[in-house]
Order: sequence, then C-alpha cells, then structure tokens
Amino acid sequence: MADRAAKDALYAAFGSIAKALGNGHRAEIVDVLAQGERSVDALSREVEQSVANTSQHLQVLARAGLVRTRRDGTSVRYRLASDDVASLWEELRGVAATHLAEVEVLATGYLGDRSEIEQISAAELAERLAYGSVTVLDVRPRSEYLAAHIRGARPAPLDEMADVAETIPAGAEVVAYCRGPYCVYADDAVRLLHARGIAARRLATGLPEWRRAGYPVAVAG
Amino acid sequence: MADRAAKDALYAAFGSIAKALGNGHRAEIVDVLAQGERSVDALSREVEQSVANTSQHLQVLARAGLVRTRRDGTSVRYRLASDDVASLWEELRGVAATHLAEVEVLATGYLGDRSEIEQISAAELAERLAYGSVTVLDVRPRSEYLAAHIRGARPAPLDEMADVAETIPAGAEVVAYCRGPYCVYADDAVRLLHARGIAARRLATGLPEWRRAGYPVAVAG
DNA sequence: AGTTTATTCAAGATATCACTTGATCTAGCT
DNA sequence: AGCTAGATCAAGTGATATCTTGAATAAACT
Repeated sequence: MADRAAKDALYAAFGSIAKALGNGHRAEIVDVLAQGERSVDALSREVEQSVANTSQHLQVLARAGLVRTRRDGTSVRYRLASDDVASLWEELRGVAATHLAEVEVLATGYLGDRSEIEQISAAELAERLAYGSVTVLDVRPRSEYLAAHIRGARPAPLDEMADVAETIPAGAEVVAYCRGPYCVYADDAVRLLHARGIAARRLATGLPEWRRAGYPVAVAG
Repeated sequence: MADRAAKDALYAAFGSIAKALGNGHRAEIVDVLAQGERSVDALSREVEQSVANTSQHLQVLARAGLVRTRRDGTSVRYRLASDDVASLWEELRGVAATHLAEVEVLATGYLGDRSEIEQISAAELAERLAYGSVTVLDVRPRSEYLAAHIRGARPAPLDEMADVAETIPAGAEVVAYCRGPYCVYADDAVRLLHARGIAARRLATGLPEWRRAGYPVAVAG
C-alpha cells in the first residue's frame, strides 16, 4: 500500500469539491449560475443573502475550481467553470431526489401540491417540436429568455402570462418551462393556464438541462 | 417569490448529499463501496480508520441516503444505495480532476510518475476484446475478481503477477485494470510487466466504471 | 441462558464553518 | 486626481464536524 498521507490528501481533494457544494446557499448559487453569469450584487439579491456573505461563498466555490470570474465595468461577474459543473449539480440534485425521502416533502412545501401539474420530458417535447404542433412558453424573466431559450419558444414572463394566454388558440397544447425541475414559475404558469381552460403541462427540467442534453436552443429575439 | 424558508430547506437538503461526500474519508469509503459491499470492520481496515470512526462516517452516508445496510451473520454489510451514487462519485472525481489543478499533483504524489504508464479507454478495450486479441489482467484482490470482472479477463493479483507474467506469450498485448483511475495496482502491474519486456497498458478507469458503462462483465470462475 | 464479536452510542476536545459587522480595496467614472 | 459603487477582507461569535475513548447493544453462536 502506497503512502497513506498521500492517499488521504488525494481523497481530501475530491472531498473538497463536494464540500464546496455541501451548503444550501452555495448549492442555490450554483443553481442560479447554471442559468448564466451574474454579478455578486445581483446574485446576493437573488439568493437573499448579504453581499459579503455571498462573496465569501463565491470564493469557496472559486477555490474549489467550480466558478470563474471576469470583470465587467464596475462589477465582477461569476460563472460556472464549465458545463461539467452544471452536470454534477444536476446529478447531485437527482440523487437527492431519488435517495432522500425528505426532498419530496420539502419540494412540496416550497412548490405546493404538484399532483395536478402534468410534466413532459425533454425527449418528448423535442419530438413534439420537431414533428407535432405545440406552443412552448418560456416563463423566466425576459433577460434570461434573451440570453438563450428553447428554439421555437415564446417569451412569457409570469407577470405577462394573462396577456399571453389571450393569444393562445382554443385547443392548443401548451408546454411551459423555466429554470429547472424545482423552479416555481412553470408550475405557476400551468396553474394559471389551467384556470383559463387551457391544456398546459410543464417541462420536467429546465433550460440548462435542455441545452446540455443537446436539444436546440436559440439566442435573442 | 415563494417562501424563502421552504426554499432554503430544499436547497439545504440538496447540499446535505454533497456534505456527506465532502470529507476525504467518506469519499474513500464511497470509492471502496463502489467495488462491492463491505462490513464495517473490513472497511475500517481498508481505509485505515478506527472502527468507531468508520461506523460514524457510514452513518453520515446512511442519513444522506447514499448507503444501505444488511445484516450478514455477525456483521453488518454496507453497500451503495444504487448505481446513481457511484455515478455521482465518478462525476465528482472527474470534476475534481478537470478543475482542481492540485489533484494532478496529489495523484502523482500518491501514484508516482505516470508518464510511462500508457492508458487505454474502456471503449477501445471493449473493441479490442470483441474484435482483436488482447490479454486482460484483473490485478485486484482475488475476492473482487470472483465477485465480478471484465468478461475475458484473467485473475492476476499483484503478488502473483510474477507467475502470471511467465505465462504471457512473447509479443502479446496486455491490458491491466483494477478498481478505478486512481488505483495503484494497475500502474504497478504495468511497471512490473514493462520491466519484463511485456507491452502493457492500463485501463484508464476501473471495473465499476466499466460495468456502469454497460460493457460485458462476468461473475465467478 | 450465557458468551462472543461486531457494531453503535455518548461524551468531550479541537478544528472548521457560517454569518455579521465595519473597514478596506479597486477599477472605472467624472 | 479624487470619487463612487461593487467587491473583498478581517475579526469575532455561535454552531457544526471530526476524531478519540470507553461503555453499551444486539444478533448469532455454544
């Protein structure tokens, strides 16, 4: 057996990656950054933490090599170091959902009762988009739609959903999506559309997962 | 925005999975368990920790849903909760290798200089096995070979390697593999075979990765 | 039923983590 | 050159982790 101290150091390094993700606020930061880069200030507002605390969490992630920075004018913008990090986060979330019973309870506590929210997989949506007719609504903030969206999707931020609903022809099949499987926007959109008698489902995942799976994405208008 | 406390609790649950892997000793335990189930006692010897400490680490992993137990006679045997956990560990290790420069340094410190150790990918080995001629040596302890091995591989524990080497015909192409990309046995085997003038490479990964990738595995004799 | 053996529990010491507060830095403005 | 907004640093506090030691369990043997 080779040197135990060297082996410990190597495994400690592997562990340090997990440790960086092993905090709820940092996990949420990674989840937000999977949507695209953010300034410290914007991020701190999004995760509802102090700027100093957010900065320190970002530095923990940076030391683990999970995020990178660039300066943009007066602000520093953080982004995930690569798609690998987003994939790791996705897998971590999946293992949590599969193996930790409390996740389902907590998800219900956060998102509300989802039993009425029908889901559609990315694979099925891709097929419908290619061969069928389906109205896809991007219910994220407009800035995120502009940065990237599912090819063929319409922008439909939640606060404009009432107007958008007016334009949907009777009998149309609607799919709403947002940031990821635990993003509330798509659930809220489906509820809102259902209340107007529109058949709507939500994409089971979100845009980052769609993009990483290799399905078509469009940028800007 | 929905209830912040509920959101925090949900992300904290995701983080708890990472936290469970966020310790070098627990990471090593998961790595060992990816080879197959182990008793607390056997595991504690393998990771060179006290039984009490190993037991406590295992309970942390169990609370995170990453391992399960079953009783076997006088001992309790732990195993990974599912292949998902092994995949998560594999991805974590991969992100560490890609994004944390120190991993390469630490790996060299543990495994020694690998510049002379030629590697072969699982895909290439699978092809060689199917269409070409290659001698595959499983250099893990015999008990692990018996539990599962690459279909067509010969058992060749390191301490029997000298004998095995005698039986390898001149000009043969040899591939050694063991537990994973950071397992020393395969590196040592390649060095030993090289010293005898035998052309040998190591599989870049190990048996668990081979199996999870869907390549053929055999059990027992 | 008593004994053995493997495992777990409980308590305590030390180190690390998370968050706050207030000060400091720094690049980009005027 | 000085100012400003955004970001980081430094120090301090309470909470959480890690490991040790010795005792307590509990299932499987005789």
